[in-house]
Amino acid sequence: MSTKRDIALDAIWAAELTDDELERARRGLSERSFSKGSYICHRGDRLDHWTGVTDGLIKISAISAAGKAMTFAGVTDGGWFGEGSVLKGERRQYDVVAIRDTRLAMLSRSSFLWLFENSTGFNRFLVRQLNERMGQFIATIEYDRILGPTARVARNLSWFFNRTLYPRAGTTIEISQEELGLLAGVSRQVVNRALRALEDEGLLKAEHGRITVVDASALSRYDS
DNA sequence: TCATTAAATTGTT
DNA sequence: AACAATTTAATGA
Repeated sequence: MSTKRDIALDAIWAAELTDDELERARRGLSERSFSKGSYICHRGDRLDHWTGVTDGLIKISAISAAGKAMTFAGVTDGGWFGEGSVLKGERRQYDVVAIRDTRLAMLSRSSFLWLFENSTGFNRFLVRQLNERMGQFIATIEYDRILGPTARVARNLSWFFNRTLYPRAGTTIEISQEELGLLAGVSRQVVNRALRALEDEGLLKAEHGRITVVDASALSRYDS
């Protein structure tokens, strides 16, 4: 980095802030890097930062009492998460793990709360984000029951190309078939077959450790 | 830069 | 779940 990049200006919620609000946000921001496989936080941690993915990929997951791993969501470039724990001053309810090398931007709790109290632009962003995620979770519950495994994989993949949630993400995502399986709630074998099927239909290109999406909207509508 | 080796990921049963 | 094949990343000449 030749000139220090302005994390605040890069953040997707910055667009609607006033100069004054932006300056306030800038003071509460810091940056951290995590290597692939490392925990960003554990369930039960009291981590008082609102967190955004500058570059990379993380998953929000938990381990069931039976010891079974479960992934709820992935977050990639430009996505922000953890407002629930920060708002309520609660301990984190899930593990957050870096799926690949990741750089995170972190906004301190006090700055977050200040923006929450004072900035209408910031609140507009929060409502939009919460609404978008809610829609996604509802859709997930719905299609978990009615769609076949290929469609589940397709729709879970399309998450990462949601422009509202991840405006800065590109068309390729670095994720293994195993991780995608955890996310979609299917076995690795099923992911493998699904990816081949989707590739045959020309919706994506599967390489190893990497998937390039050709037609994201078709993936999000996929059913059969 | 190239060859060798280890590790990760994929493909198949 | 286990195994083999393939690709990448790391190492050292």
